[in-house]
Amino acid sequence: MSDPAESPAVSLDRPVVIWLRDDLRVADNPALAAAAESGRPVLVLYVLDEASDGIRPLGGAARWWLAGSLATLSERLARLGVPLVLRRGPAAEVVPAVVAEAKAAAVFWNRRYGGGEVAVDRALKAALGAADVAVKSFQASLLYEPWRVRNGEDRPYRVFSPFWRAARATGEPRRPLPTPAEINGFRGRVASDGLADWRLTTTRPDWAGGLRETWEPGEAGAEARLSAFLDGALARYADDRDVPAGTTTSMLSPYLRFGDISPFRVWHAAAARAVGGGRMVRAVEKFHAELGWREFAWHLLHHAPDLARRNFQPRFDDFPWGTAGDAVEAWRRGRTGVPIVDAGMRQLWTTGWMHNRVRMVVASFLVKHLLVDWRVGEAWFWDTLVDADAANNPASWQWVAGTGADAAPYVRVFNPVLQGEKFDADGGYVRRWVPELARMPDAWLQKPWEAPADVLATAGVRLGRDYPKPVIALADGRARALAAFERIRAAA
DNA sequence: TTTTGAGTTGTTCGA
DNA sequence: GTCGAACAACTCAAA
Repeated sequence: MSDPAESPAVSLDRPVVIWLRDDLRVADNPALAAAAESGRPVLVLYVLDEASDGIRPLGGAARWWLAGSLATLSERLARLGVPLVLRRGPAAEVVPAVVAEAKAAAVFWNRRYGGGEVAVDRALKAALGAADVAVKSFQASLLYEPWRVRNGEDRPYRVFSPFWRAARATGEPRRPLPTPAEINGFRGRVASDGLADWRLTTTRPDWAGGLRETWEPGEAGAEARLSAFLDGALARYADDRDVPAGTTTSMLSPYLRFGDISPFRVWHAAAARAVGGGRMVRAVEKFHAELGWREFAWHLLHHAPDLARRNFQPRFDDFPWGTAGDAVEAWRRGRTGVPIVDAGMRQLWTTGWMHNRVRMVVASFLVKHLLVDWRVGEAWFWDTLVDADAANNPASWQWVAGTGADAAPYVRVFNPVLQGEKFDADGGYVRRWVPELARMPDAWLQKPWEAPADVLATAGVRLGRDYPKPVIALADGRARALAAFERIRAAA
């Protein structure tokens, strides 16, 4: 790794800075592995950048995750004898400052793909290069680089299935790298903030109790979750992943979001289980495809950097969406009167996470039935999800809204009653998160407003008092959404 | 180059 | 209650 043109005596003394971002791990970390191999003293830097243009400040739940992830990373690095330096400010200032303080010869990082992040990294690479600091970047966060997957017309894909076929055709993702057994840790002095000084978690209202019960951020937590998934739900994944009650999904999303675990590690760990009968092969294929959706979102963001702000399909720019109102607040709080929607929104508020199937249902309800701008919902998810990232959150919202990358027509409106009856057939999910409906019989659980008076009375439910009446009649909401789309289409 | 048909994380309707 | 067809509008790749 060392440059033969340099004098070894000089170069090997000078440290290399590993600038970690969304790759908060020691395992399968190409930048760190390359630094370890170089023999130089290694210093790891994390910058809390809330000041650079085009970089979105983290939401509340994500800040909580980051705090946990950094704490465990710091311990893990300490055991390897490598210091973790925490600094706050715009990366364009902070990174060169740390390089100067450490008298570093090089900066290594793993690539980012968001518009603002790419611009920051590119400018830094130029500035550091001009100051004779070597910069090397690596592929770590995506299985497939966005510029390598293009369609027959040399354009990025706009539909998942052909995208994924083409991505897979470029080859198998590389194997994860071994964790460096030994690293020459930097022993000099460089100033660091204390993690607690950043106040990533709030204690005044301590809203993180449900998060602490649900999650263990960091590499060890990620490996535990991965093993549990591979040994458990994976076998039933192809059939049961849409069932929101119980644990049928991997719940690896926040770990992948912050890079507590590498997608290459997850990919190959799952692939190793694709043995024996066709069922496991099918399950692994399905799970790999879900990793593929994550890739697809990042590729979309890479080609459309304003994905969180602008409709991917500009023809929706004049769509008559609302942005506020009592119904929006009811949606946020899980008080819409539609059980599957409320269950999802309460799971989100409590645990920082929501089952994928239910995300589609609550998003469709907000955007279609309530005719609210998808950006309103996207912003709420950004603040409350532990796994929200700059690509998947807006891409998924746009997908549901019909404004995004999808071949399906806008008029696909999820029916929350049908979705509830289909995927939460035994009502386990609704009863868990909407306990005031726990005694409702299955036949009416997903649509209490249609239940006969005696059924409600027996279940102890007074609509409008114990549980809200629906904020909108579903048929009316659907009709209004279709009519609004019809106007757009006529205008185009 | 143009055309065609498969595909699309869905819903409703009617037999 | 279940099932197939109709609905819808767009992308993409094969013909």
